[in-house]
Amino acid sequence: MLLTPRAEYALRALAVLALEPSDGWLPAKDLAERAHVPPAFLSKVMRRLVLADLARAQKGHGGGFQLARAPQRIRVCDVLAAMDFELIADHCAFGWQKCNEARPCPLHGMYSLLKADFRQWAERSTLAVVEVNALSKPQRGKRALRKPR
Amino acid sequence: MLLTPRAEYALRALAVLALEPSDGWLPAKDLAERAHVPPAFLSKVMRRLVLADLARAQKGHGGGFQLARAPQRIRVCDVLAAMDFELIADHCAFGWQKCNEARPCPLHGMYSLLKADFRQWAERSTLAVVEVNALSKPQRGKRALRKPR
DNA sequence: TTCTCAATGGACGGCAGAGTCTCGTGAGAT
DNA sequence: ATCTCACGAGACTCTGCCGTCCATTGAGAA
Repeated sequence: MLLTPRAEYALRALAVLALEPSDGWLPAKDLAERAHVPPAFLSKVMRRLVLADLARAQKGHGGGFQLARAPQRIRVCDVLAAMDFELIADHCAFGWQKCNEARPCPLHGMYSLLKADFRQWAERSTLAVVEVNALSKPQRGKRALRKPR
Repeated sequence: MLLTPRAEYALRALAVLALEPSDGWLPAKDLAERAHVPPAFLSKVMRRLVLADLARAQKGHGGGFQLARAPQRIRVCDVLAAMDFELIADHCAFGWQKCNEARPCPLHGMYSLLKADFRQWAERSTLAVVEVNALSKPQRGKRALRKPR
C-alpha cells in the first residue's frame, strides 16, 4: 500500500468523524467499527491525533472523539505528520547524505517527481472531500470487526 | 519513505548498471558498493530482477550483472512489480472489499488521486533519466558499506 | 460519595520483511 | 582435471511496527 497502516487508519477515523455532527462525541468503540480499524489499535492512533490538535477527546459518560476543526481545515499532510509518516523531503533514493539539485544522485530526477506529486497531494487534500453518501449504505455482507457481546 | 527498501535498492542497482558499458559484467560486490546496498541483501534483489528479465547474470570468471535491455526500455513500474510492490489499484483506503466510482468509500476521491499520480509516475519513468555525472564525483567523506579486509 | 463509562498509558506478543551466513552450482582460466 | 571466481538458494537471526491487553485516570450520573 502507498500509506502505512497507521496513516491509513488515521484518515479513516477522521473521515468518519467528519461525517458526524460536529458538536457530538463519538465513542472509540463506535468509531472503530465504522472506520474498520482494530479497536485496541485505534486508541493509539487517536492519541496522536489529539496531541496534534486534529481531534478532541472527552472522557467519561457520553464522551468520545470529535474533530478539532472543520474538515476543510484538516489537511492530509497534517494527518501524516501526526503519524510520523516520512514526508521528509531530503531523503535521497540513492542513499546519499547530501543530494540536491547541484549534486544530484543518479535517481534524483525521477525521485523528485514522485516526492513533488506526493507532497502536492498531501498538502492539497483535506477532509472536506469525504464522500457523504458512502457511510449511509453499508456494503452487502460487510460486518463489524468485533461483534458486540 | 515512499518506497520499500527492497524497491529502492532495486532502483539503485539498476541505475548503477545503466551507467556501465552495456556489454560488460559488473560483479555483485562492486555493484553493492556503488549502489550503497548491503552486499548480502543485494543478491536477493538481483535474483528478482533477473527472473523479471530486467537484468542478466553471468557466473564464473569475469561474471557479474548487466541490464537485460536498454535503460529507456526499463520502466519503474516494471521494477516495482518485480519487487512485489503493491501497485494494486483496487486497494481501498477505507478497507472496503468493493469500492469503486459507483459506490465510493468516504476516502475514495482523495485516494484515487494519489493512486493515479503514483501510477503515472511509475509508468512514465524509466532508467533513461539517471544522472550520468553523479557517480563520477563521489560525496566527500563517503565510504563503502564494508571495508575490504 | 459512589458507580459507571470511556479515554490514557504502558507493557506485552506476534509477524512480516530486512539483512546475514553458508553451502551449492556453474563457468572460465591454467 | 582442477582451481578459482562469482552467482544461486535456502535457512537463519534480528528489528520495527502492528495489534492486544490491562491497570489507571478522569468525568458525568445517581
